[in-house]
Amino acid sequence: MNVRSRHDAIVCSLRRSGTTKIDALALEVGASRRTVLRDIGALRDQGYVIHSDVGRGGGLQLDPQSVQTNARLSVPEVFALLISVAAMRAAGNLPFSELADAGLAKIEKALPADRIRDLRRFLDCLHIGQLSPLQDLSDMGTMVPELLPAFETAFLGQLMLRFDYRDAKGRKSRREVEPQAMLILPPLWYLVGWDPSRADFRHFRMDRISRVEAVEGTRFRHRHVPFEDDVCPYSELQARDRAGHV
Amino acid sequence: MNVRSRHDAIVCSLRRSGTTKIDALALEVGASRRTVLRDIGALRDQGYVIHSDVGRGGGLQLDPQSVQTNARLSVPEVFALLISVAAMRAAGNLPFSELADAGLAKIEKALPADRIRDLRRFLDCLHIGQLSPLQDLSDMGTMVPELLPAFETAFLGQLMLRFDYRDAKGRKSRREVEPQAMLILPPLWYLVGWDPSRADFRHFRMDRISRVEAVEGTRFRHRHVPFEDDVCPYSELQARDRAGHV
DNA sequence: GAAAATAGTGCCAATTCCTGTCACCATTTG
DNA sequence: CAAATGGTGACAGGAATTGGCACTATTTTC
Repeated sequence: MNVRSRHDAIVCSLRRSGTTKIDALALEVGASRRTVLRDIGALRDQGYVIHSDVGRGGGLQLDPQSVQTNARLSVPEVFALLISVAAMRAAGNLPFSELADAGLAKIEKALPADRIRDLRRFLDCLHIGQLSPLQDLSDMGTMVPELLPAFETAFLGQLMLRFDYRDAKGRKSRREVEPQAMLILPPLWYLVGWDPSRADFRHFRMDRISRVEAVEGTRFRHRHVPFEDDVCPYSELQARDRAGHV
Repeated sequence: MNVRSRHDAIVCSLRRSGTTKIDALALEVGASRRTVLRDIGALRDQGYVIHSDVGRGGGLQLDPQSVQTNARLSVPEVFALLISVAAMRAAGNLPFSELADAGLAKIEKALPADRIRDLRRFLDCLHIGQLSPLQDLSDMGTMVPELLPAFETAFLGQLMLRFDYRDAKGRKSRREVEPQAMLILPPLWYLVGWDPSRADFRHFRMDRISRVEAVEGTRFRHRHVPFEDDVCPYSELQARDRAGHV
């Protein structure tokens, strides 16, 4: 019996039976009384709340609120969760968002330090707007998760993004732009890019982007993002989108 | 140097430099070549994708996509994340929500089985509506995370909920109701409860609830929740809320 | 008040597991 | 072929975990 699996077995047993005695636990997991006591201490250090009553009829009791999960997430998954919670908070202060934040903070802390810096830089390129009134979404496509790695690479390495774009009128074209920012106007997302061939900024709706890739060896400088929360109102972009100009 | 911190150091070093040789790694982390090889094996078992090229100019390469985080979350935190992502998806199909779901699925799987069942039952009591047009939120209060444990206990154990309520006109009262459902109409949340003393269903805005507790030993039967997504439109509730009748 | 039951701690020997060394193999590059 | 590199197996020594014991503190029962 491994240390890890023994800890799991102890937590499991404590969860099943309301109150358990140390000797019973020792018998169950096949370890000595002393070892089980050490394990209990380790579990408490890990944050499990285990009450103990001494004397006859005493024993150990696990506070079910303190049961914890140990999930292993990939970086894109963490990032998706971060975006979700951030977007939700922008939609208004939902209940329990503090709790969700606390959870995310823990997840972030578990990442390598340099990865956290990357994430924050990427998040800095993200502008999240207010809830938009419902609009016609009949032609809204789907966004594929495969976008994320390419976007992350391009934003962090300041590389050109190359992708297929289908505009409001259904015309297809292959674009190559310098990614400057991402805008979230639930339920729509936009990429703000500087198009060198047109020498202008362009907005692209994410659901119309496909076959995206970061182009190696095309380092560029970040320009001033033509988008300030309080200067350029989101409503303008939305109006242009509705008019088919995005 | 601990096993754990050595693993971290190796992952970090592999992330920094594109391709690294085992002997260089051994020198860097202050362990022997054999130990580093064992560590690499362990990391691969943990899911890290580490490519290796033998021969001159070879070395190790870490697939950045495979970097993982190992966060330890409490059950309320998991629940808050679940609610966040569910609410966000109801707000429209945001990008990367599939990724967020995948992450949450992993987190859920890491919970004890009976805890998952509880979570699902609790989520079943949750009705998530469409985005509501912006409305006047000047009087919107804040919701405290301390609500969640009491709510969970009450919903799962079918216990009465007792709390202070401040209605639209600012009148305070202490209520005791059978919790039937929760409604999310971003950014507002409502509790649907059966009030025995009034023999009727009542809606309570979450941000007006305080000092909440689940009352022990008051088991009740779930009644038919007077709320069907397609029958009773959310707009009706919103209209009543605006008129100060909630 | 005494006895029994229970959690908890300190100490030390025994055991188990981790680490380093070495020999060796397989593959690629020049 | 030789050099450079990742990878595996065996084994001795060292580090960490475990078990046993004596002991303390508290609560319940008689």
